[in-house]
Amino acid sequence: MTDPPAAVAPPPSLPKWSVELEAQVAAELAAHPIPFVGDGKKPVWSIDTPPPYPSGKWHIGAVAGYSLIDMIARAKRMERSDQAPAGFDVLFPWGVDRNGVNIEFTVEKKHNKPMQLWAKEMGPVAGRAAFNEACAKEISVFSDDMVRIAQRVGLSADFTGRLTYATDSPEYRAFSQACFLDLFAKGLIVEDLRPNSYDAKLGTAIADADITYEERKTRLNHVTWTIAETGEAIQVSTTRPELICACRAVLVHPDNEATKHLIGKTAVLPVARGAGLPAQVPIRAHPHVKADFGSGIMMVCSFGDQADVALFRELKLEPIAAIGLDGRMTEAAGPYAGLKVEEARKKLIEDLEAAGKMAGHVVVDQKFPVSERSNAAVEVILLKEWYVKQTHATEELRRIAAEMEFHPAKHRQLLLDWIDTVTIDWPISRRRWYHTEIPLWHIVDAAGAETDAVVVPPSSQQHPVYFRPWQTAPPAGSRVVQRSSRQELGDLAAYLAKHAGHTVVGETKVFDTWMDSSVSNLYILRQFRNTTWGKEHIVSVRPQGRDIVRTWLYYTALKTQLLRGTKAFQHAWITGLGMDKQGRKMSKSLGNVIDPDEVVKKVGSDAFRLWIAAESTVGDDFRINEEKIAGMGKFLQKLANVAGFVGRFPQPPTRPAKLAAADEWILGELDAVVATSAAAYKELDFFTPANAVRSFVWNTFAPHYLEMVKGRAYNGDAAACWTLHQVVRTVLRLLAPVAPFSSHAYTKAVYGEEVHREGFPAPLGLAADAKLTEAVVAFNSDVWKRKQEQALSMNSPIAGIALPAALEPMRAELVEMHKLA
RNA sequence: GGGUCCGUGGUCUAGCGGUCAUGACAGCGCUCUUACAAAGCGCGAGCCGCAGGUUCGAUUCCUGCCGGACCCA
Repeated sequence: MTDPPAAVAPPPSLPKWSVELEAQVAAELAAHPIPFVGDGKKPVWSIDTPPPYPSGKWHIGAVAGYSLIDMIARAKRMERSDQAPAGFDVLFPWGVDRNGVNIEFTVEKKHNKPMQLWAKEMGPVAGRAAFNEACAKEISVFSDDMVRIAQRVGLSADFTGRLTYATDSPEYRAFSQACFLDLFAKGLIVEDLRPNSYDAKLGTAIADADITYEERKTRLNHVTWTIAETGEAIQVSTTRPELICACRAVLVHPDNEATKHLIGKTAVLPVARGAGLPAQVPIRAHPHVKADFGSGIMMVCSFGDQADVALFRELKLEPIAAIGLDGRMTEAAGPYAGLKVEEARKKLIEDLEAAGKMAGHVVVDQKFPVSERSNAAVEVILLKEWYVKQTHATEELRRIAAEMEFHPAKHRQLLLDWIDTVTIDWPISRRRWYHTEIPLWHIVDAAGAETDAVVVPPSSQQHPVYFRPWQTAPPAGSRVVQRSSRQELGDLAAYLAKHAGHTVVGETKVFDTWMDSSVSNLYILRQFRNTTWGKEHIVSVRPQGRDIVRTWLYYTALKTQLLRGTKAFQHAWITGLGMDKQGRKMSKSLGNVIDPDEVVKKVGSDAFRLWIAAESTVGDDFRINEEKIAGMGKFLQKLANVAGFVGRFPQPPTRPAKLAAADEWILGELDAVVATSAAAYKELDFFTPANAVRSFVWNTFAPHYLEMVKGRAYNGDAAACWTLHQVVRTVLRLLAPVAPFSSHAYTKAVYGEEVHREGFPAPLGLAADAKLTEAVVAFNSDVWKRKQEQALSMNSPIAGIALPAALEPMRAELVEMHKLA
């Protein structure tokens, strides 16, 4: 740090730090954002800010997370290192994720009309357009409020410029579609009829990552079947009797003596099923069967769960679609066709009981899959969907996970664990509307049947174009491609001319929202791809919550690997979740939600930021405790008092030639704080500097040094005044990333500087003397204690205290401070 | 059932092989001492989840158990 500016008039003592004052400073800083320049003169540090999904009040834990992300931005701007001698040019975008079923639900509820009904009433195109318009309108209300809170808590992101985006904008959707088309061209997109997790309430396929598991009690039924060859009665145990109609085999364990004799025989179904389906199935041996689960005889149906899916594949069985898209039993269920799944189960149990085919049942605990978005039970059914191929990439992704630096390092395991569970391709199509459209059209033959040819529009990541195939025809220049073989079939116009009667129909499905958000890292850099630095740049840091490692982090790593062949980020910085005071998740139903607005109104955002920095461990869940947050406000008040007090002394323009022993002592301590803080900030660690600075100011500087040199300062001693200012100015800079408002206000008032445009201070080169510090603290405590014991006021003289030899050089200050006689 | 991570005073947190185990918040007592009573000074408070093991020595390493969070089956 250079010497303080000369001849700054001593400022009037600072006003008391208050939330109102902080709000003013916040507005002032928001009005003068620090821009991202992007000219390549400084190295770029880019942050892939999580685009929040606006829905009602912002979760206070998320607000805490964004505050921490802002600390990354501010610290990187101020960092001074060999790598960045003048600091980093920080690319800190602000995005909002606005696609998705969440807002669709809101609109459906508000208009009291499910999505499909819009199409029924207004026609498929007009209805869909009207619904989408309602969604866009509705979501804007929420997203504006988020910007307000974000700025109030000091986010120094770009809220208005070229780095701001919304995932439902034509620009973003076009880019997302272009990435899809790139993957399509590489043969990494497939459309196929496969077993999928299906949410009947939403009417759409969902991905593994959208599923959670819930505990419930369920009835394990022992159903009596007969052996065709011998007439023997056997018991098949199942929790899903309604799926008997979709059974293709009965399995027993090969080593189970009790059932060994059944292998190779044929089992007759206990109930009738749809026409054309055989009334009996083969009995086979398979090690998957648990001999002690129920009767040890298991039926394999399409599809009770993912294990059935694997068995169908392995045993090469032909699936039977038992459950339709409407969540009701299909014709395959014979007499039970048309019933809802639960109704069919109930009816079957009754019928089996009545027919004497229910040999008994037990109640067992079961974890069953539930759709995270709608809470509906997840069914596994056959669906024609689009997929991103991913099973071939797991090894490469593991390598990339090892390459990315994780903060904390332990959370790399979360990603590795998820990669290990990937066994099927990623289903990315959804049968919803307010999402990015899949940018393809199908060729339909003269008879109206879909052919194997798809229409691919012209677009690229460099020049993305937004397509709405449900609404518009493919543009000129579109090409026809054989879906299965990827063979080029030529220009669309020429193709249609050649195939009389063939027409084009737009794909109506849309992307899973993760398909959009998983290119955020590429999107925020897209406009810099032609610059020197932009060509090679990989996003510096992905900050995000621990809960979405398996989704956002994984999908982004996957997409970037598939599209670019590189890692997605240099650093993955993972935060925990904000829990309530008792460590429970915050939810409306528990009534333990804390409103971030209330906290900011009560204690201010600097206090909130100091608290999250100094009292939580990044990566671990943290409990939100308002008392503790308020406690941090005390330090800010302390800081105001210290800065205000020091601010009234003159600022010597240059470092005096001779410093007193006390001055050198505190400056040595300060140097240590500077060094620790700078090193920690570099590693995205805010806990260390927040605590180091706070402890230094509160426990060393203010009670000891400040008290010692008061007399000298009042007498205008240049060395004391210079040292006081050196400490305060340095401390304010070190705190700037964590407490941006107070550090700005005090720096401006006392030094006339813009702290957020300065660098971290360089050490003066004085060694810290821990022993000396200890001696000072011990001596002062001793004197204070004695005065207290002798019932003396602090400013009354005291006699008979010897000065330790180590403190001899500070005799004058200590004698005056304690009035030692 | 399996995996990952975690378990330090009432609460949060530092330490991660070796002096009486950090610091903060809360608590208690005293003090308006001329920057600060949203303050100052002082004081309590912990068998570092439990049980074994390795070691001269373990909060720190290993194993098991218990409890919590997350993931998977």
